[in-house]
Amino acid sequence: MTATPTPRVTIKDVAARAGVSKGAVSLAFNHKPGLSEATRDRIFLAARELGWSPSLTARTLAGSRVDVVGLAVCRPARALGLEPWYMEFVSGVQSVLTEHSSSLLLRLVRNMDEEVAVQEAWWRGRQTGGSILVDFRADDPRVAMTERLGMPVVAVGHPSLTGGLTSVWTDDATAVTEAVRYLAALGHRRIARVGGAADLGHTSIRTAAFDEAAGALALAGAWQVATDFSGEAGARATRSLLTAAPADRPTAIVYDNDIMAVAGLSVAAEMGLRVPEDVSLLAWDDSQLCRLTHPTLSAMSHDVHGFGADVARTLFSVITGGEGGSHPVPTPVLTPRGSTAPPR
Amino acid sequence: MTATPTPRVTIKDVAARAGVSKGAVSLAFNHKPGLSEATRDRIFLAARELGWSPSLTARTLAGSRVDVVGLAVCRPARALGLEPWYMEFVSGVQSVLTEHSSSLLLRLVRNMDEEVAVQEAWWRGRQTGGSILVDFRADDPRVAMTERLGMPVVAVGHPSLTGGLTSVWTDDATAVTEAVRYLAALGHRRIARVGGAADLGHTSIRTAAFDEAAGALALAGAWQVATDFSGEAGARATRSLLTAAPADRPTAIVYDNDIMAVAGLSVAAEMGLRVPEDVSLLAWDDSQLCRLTHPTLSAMSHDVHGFGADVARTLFSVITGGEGGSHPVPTPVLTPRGSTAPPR
DNA sequence: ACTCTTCACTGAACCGGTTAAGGGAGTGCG
DNA sequence: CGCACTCCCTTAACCGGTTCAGTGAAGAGT
Repeated sequence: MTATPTPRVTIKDVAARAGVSKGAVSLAFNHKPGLSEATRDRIFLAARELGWSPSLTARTLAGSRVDVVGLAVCRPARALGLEPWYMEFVSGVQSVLTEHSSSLLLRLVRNMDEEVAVQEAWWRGRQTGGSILVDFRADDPRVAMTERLGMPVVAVGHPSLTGGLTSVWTDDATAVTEAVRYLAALGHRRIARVGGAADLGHTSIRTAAFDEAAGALALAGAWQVATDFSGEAGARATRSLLTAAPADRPTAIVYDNDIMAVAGLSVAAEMGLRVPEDVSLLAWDDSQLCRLTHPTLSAMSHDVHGFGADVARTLFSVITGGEGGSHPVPTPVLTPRGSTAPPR
Repeated sequence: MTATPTPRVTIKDVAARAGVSKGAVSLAFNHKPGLSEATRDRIFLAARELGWSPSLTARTLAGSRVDVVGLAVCRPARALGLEPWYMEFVSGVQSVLTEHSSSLLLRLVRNMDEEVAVQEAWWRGRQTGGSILVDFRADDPRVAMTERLGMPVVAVGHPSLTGGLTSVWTDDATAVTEAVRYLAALGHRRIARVGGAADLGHTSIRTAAFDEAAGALALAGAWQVATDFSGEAGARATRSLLTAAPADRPTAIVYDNDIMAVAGLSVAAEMGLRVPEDVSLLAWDDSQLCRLTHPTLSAMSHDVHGFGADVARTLFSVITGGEGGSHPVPTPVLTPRGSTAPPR
């Protein structure tokens, strides 16, 4: 990238116009004491007239804060776009960043090594003042990286995965248990779960919780399948679960996100099974999608937007040296809609 | 945001360790001529040993390029996340940015004034080296802003909306015409369109094209409704279109995005209408959603990922002073699936 | 033997801010 | 009148790179 054709106006120009030194302008714009009201006004007037605002780059270099928060998201090559969850999450993060007039540096990476490299480069290069880390897996290399760099971060994930990092998490185990109990209470004895990517930490947590809940309730059948979170994978998993003989197949299926649940719904339709009469479906991550299908999808819903906002707020507190403040967000609550009912 | 606890390693440290001057290190890391192979190697070795990588901030300040591309997206307050289209678009943009090892600065703004302010601050503050501008409307203030600032941008939108800016666009008019002709060819004489936000430029273009196509084909009925692109709005619009007496209601509906089409599909189901026997549905922006419903949704499909990549490539060419190179991307093509058929 | 190039590298200015130390004017006080 | 103390503001160093004129040594040309 090359130079700009624009004659840039700098602090020097403002200082000259206001008849003061660069330092004075700096003081004024940082609302620091040591300037008379009159001078301050003169400086702001000059700045306004010249259309000047301080260069964040120079400001950053000069050693003050960095008003950018980093977020790297792992996606396989040529991703088909992000899931609704991410969108809502990002939107929540942004709502808080905006209040602090800082921005989000977003990067899609292909694997963990790349993410580590990117985060390190961002931090080393003072591109970001901190990062939000998502999608933790077992023995996540980012824990060590963060500690080595001394970089302020907030980890989105259960403390068992995020080591000593400040983290904000959803109590997936409890939510899974609640989902299974709910279905069991409706009378389901054969329940399946179409899970997310097996290498993700929260998937393992949900898998373990599902097993435990199934055991505790002495279900007659409990299946779990791992996928990649895509609609296609969800459809495939559903198809294979439902092709068994009626007496052997699950009467209820829990999905790890809403895209897969939607896919499952259409697979059921395509196989001539009625929802919820023949099979109950329960989604996760309640986005607007769940309310658009027919029947509407029951879901474990949570305030993803609020989650993102909470994470961003926590990051700011970490950056400003506040108390770490790891904490869970409210556990997803079951929102029954049209896709769940007692088995026939 | 406050200081970092990390002892930062700078170019000076690397220079000292390699026994050369700062300038030499700079030359090496920018692959500029004037250094012997031996020295170059020594410098890289030293850098590797110290774990140093150049500070982008300092590099930017020193007047070379800025490796960040800005994208501000207008969303109403507390957005429910972005549409699939944006996700795919962003993902395509990223794929190209990654090759140039630059990043995306993403910001959700609430209105046009805020976007203008953000873009200006980014550019003035040398936060970005250029921007991608989306969602053009008539008399868009960003055209003037861009020219005033001399900022490199690529506008996503038809040249009639983007003034003299370098732009990349989809030929919406032709696509709409094709969609209407297709439905007419199936035998539909009463066609409706559930459009997007009325203030968006491409919505107007589609609206005009729809009117024209309807007129040219002398359709018996042609309706158009504006929405906000949300599933809820799509459902509402569909409901009101389909409540008319069978002889007076549309037999085919075109939607401006896929979320609304999915919503429309479930409204039809809820009203006891069969798709495509009673009503044909045609979506826009073919994301994976369209393949997940039952029946699958016919769509005007388009390589959104590739579109994003194209836009990013064009931006790089603008930034490096290449020929503007405004151009259209391939017109969306009709992908017939299960939701369209001749009327009963 | 002497000048001319070329090559490899250094030194210093500079980018646009921040910040600590310092200086001059005005006031209070002995 | 002299001294200390504020209050405002300036000066200059610094952040971590880039860039360019310039230097010194080796090799080429005559």
